Formats: sequence, structure tokens, C-alpha cells
Amino acid sequence: MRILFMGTPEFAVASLRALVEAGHEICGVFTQPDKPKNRGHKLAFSPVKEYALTQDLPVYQPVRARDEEVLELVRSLQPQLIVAAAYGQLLPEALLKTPELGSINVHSSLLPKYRGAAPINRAILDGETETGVSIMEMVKELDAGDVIVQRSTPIGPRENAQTLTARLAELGAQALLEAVDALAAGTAVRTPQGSEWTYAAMLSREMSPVDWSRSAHEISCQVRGLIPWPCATTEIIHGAPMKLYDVEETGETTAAQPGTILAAGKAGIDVACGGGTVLRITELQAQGSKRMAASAYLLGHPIKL
RNA sequence: CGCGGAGUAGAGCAGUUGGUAGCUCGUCGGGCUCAUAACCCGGAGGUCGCAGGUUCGAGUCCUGUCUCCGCAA
Repeated sequence: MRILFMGTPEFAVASLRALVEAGHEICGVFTQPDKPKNRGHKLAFSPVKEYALTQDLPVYQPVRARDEEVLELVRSLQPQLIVAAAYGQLLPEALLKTPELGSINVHSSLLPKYRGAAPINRAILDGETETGVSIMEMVKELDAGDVIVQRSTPIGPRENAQTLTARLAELGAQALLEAVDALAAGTAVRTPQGSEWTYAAMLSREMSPVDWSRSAHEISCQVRGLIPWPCATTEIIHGAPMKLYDVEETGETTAAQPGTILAAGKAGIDVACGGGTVLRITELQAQGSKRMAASAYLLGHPIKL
């Protein structure tokens, strides 16, 4: 099938790759403009652009997808279907309706739950035990279209948003191929989302500080849900804020005040949390340093109990 | 040229006003122990990111370069 692909981050690459490897004709790849990311002021290509270039696919990076020229461009490419995956821009209705088979989107949640920008993170933050991907028809309203294919997967107790994103990217790619085939065959079943839905708002740096009066489980969800950005942070170790990358609920109980460091050794750093629960920090990153095991950090920064 | 921090033994860190490179862990050998992630004794392991420069002498000062990290985007 002749497909116009739109996507930006790593998550979208799996879907684009799947389409390419399935032999579909990609008539164009839309991705966000190169931006002066990182330090310095280097222009960074999006992961989707990086991949598209290796496949010699034509890349388009419109600043505003709502512009009239963009609509004309899409028409000139004559796609039979538009596939979007974390593109990063809202698309006007006229553009969505341009292809004969319409436009579909790969969304990383079990719609109608977690529409919006950060569905994977929010699912973990909320302590969900299951999530998944949905292939849906794109409509004017964000993530509100009918669902064509949906796949679910359990969220592991130690799984973080980064690893889960990688898994969902693959799951999404599989579901996408299924949906594309169904659309091509005219057998696609569209299931309306209904009126009960939730929204997964964008993350912010303000969500980082850990409140140790919360339970170990809640904090674990916070740590895992905020990886790789903005990450949960705490200043209780040596006064300076550090990011937490991996933690473990010990299952022990303590009478110590929340935020008290109970132990620091090879296993990690045990901290008292709310309700007498205990959370063990096993991987962290101090300022100006790199991510490392808590035990390694302790070798050079001993903690006096 | 957005701001700032860092590159020293396998890992994490210290290294005072430039003068023979240290700590903790790991590792190897030995000992103690019913046993151990515990303890005791001993050993190996580093051209101090790279390239120049100043100096009698530079991890330590100067210049350039590479890589990494935090903030900001």
C-alpha cells in the first residue's frame, strides 16, 4: 500500500520499520523539524528522520502542519493511507481525510484510557498492572477516533517507562500491520471509544521530587514512570538532588520517620517511606556524574548512618 | 559559539601552595570459621582522556582537542 508516515521519536521508528519491511510503499515521511537540542546548539535529527534517511525515504519537516502548503504537499504525494505514530503535531481534519483510506494512529495505551501525550508514563505512575497499544482512526479531536486493533500487555513490577516504551513500540508495530492489512482488505472493524475516557497529561519537572511520606509502592511507580525524563529526584542522600533510576520495594516495615536512611550497602540504599514501608534505591545518578548502581555510588560517597 | 561540571587501577572517589600516585569495593593468594555478602594477613593492577607548551621536575599551571554528565531548550 502507498502510505504517508508521520512520526518523530524512537517509539515511531518501530512502526515505520515494520511498514518498510512489510513491503509497503512509503511515499513520504513527516517528522518534526530539526531542533537545537542537546548541549551546545547542535541540530538534532529525530530518530524517525535518522531511520528514514537510511532507507532513502523522502523526509518532510513542516513547521506547521496546519499550513495550506502542507495539505497541498500531502495531496501531491497521493497516499492511500496516512499512518501517524507520536508525530507531535495536531493535524487538520482536511489533511486527515485526504487519503482514500483515511488516517490512522498508533497510540500506546488501551484507549479510551490515557489519551494524550504521555500515556505510557501515566499508566505506570498510576500503578496500572496492564497497558497496551491501540490503532485508531484519527479524527479532529485528539486520540478520540474509533479503535481498529488493540493489544494489551502486563506491566512488570520493576518495569520502567523507557523499557515499556520499547516493548509497546514493537507491539504497536505488529498491531499496525494487522490494521493496515484489515483496511486494505476492507475487513477492518471500527469500535467507538464511548464517552468514558481519561487523559494522560504531559509530564513536567515538578513531578520529580519524591515525597517520602508516600508509600514505597507509590514512590516506585513515580520512579519507574518518570524514566527517562524528568526522573524522580531526592535530596536526602547528601543534600544535593539526584535522580533515581531503579528502586525496589523491600517488603519490610519500619517505625522510622519517612525519609530516614535505614541502610546503605551493597544491596542499595534503604529509605523509610510512608506507612512504615521501605524502598531500596538500587540505581541512581548524582549531579555531574553518570548513572550508576547505588552500591558503586556509595564507594566514593560513603553514608554515615 | 546557551550556562556549568567531569574525565586518576576493573568500579566509585581523594589528591593540599607543581617534587617518587592514595582510599573504599572488586580481583588473586593465604588464614580463621559448620558456614558466610563477615573478619585477619599478603599480592597484582594506573603512560593520571588525547596532543602540545612552561619548568630541573606537572595528575597538579597554560593552549588546543575528544568524550561524558547536569541545567536550559
